Amino acid sequence: MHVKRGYHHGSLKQALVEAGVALLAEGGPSALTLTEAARRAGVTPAAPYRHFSGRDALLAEIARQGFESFGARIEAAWDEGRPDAQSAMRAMCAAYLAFAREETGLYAAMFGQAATLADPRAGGAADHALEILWRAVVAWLQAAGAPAQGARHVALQVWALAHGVAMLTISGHFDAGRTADPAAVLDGAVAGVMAAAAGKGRPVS
Amino acid sequence: MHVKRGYHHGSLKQALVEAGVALLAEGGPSALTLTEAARRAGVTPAAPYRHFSGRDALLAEIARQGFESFGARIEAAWDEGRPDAQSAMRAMCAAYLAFAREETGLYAAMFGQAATLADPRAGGAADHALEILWRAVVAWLQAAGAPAQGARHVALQVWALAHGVAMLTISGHFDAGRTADPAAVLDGAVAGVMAAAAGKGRPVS
DNA sequence: ACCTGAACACCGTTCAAGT
DNA sequence: ACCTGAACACCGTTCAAGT
Repeated sequence: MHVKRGYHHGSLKQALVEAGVALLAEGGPSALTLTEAARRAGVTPAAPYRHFSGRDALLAEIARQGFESFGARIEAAWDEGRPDAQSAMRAMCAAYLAFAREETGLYAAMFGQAATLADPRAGGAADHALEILWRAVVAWLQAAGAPAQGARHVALQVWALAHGVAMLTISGHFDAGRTADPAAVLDGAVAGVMAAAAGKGRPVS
Repeated sequence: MHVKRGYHHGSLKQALVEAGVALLAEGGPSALTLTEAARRAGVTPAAPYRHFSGRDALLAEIARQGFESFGARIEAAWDEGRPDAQSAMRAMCAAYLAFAREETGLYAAMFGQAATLADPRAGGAADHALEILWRAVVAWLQAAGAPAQGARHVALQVWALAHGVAMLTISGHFDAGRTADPAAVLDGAVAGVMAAAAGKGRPVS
């Protein structure tokens, strides 16, 4: 195994990304330090600059890969609308929150301001994740016999909802005395938004 | 005016807070540095430690004051439900987004993880802001002739929605190609959530 | 081509010392 | 009681130099 995988034998870039993800998981965004990532990869603090233009570039690459695995996860949860659009939507929302809670630091880094600005490719990966959400909304509306017109707008509403719940949970604003179950808040609100979009009455009971 | 107001004549604590707010406005959370705040207040880097236990404590005090002015602003926009609950709710949502967009750095600091953990008083100020939202939801439901039961849950939904739209706008995820009007997304979603909570049909057209 | 060594500016924090 | 001066560890970044 020491053929071409020694930390600084051709894979330093990815080694830095993985070290960075671990740092985010351990101590949040402020713990992501270029120097410490280099230390964990077994190189000096100057070495990363051969692969990244700076700290923000590393963060952007981490965000890009984060959006990829995030997109894959919610896509799997949606499972092409099986067994039915409403259950699949609930499963996707649950997967969304689960990702944010399991990979707190990574999620925060993905949605921090710096990431998408530093590298357009990170924005592209985010676009792809949003598109999965959009397809789910379209399928939901079709299953409800409603016109899929305006689905993009509804997808943004669902996204804002999921992101808001995720961020308030992460930042601790949902725990401090307010003892609300984040998943229940999200479920209820998504049901309301979707019902309104479908032009139906009360949310699915 | 040089009686007791010289920067380091009894008001250093508030001077540091104000310098910090300015730094947040100019360069975001990462620009909020204890050293630079001290420099602007005309004291050495060690001076702040007589008033704050560290950087996070300054951030928490800034967040606390931020939640106070934030709460005052959305309360004024709600204006006790005048001229009617629906318009007042829309005005409150608009004020919410306006605050987040005008005081981007401050808003991000208020909802960052560190702030509320470092000082429970910041959490208390956040509670007060949420309570205004809650009262608005209750009034909205009453005006719609619906039972106000479960209003707390609905208030959390509206909060998550507003926060999600605000954060996605701030982080640039709503601009990158997605050209969505944040206010329109929020308005539509809130209308949907409220209509569902009131047990009504389509959202207010 | 990729990495080291040394250096600089900057920040958070501590502590002894001043007034 | 409140602040300065000096110090330490740490980080981002640059650059000349090694292999």
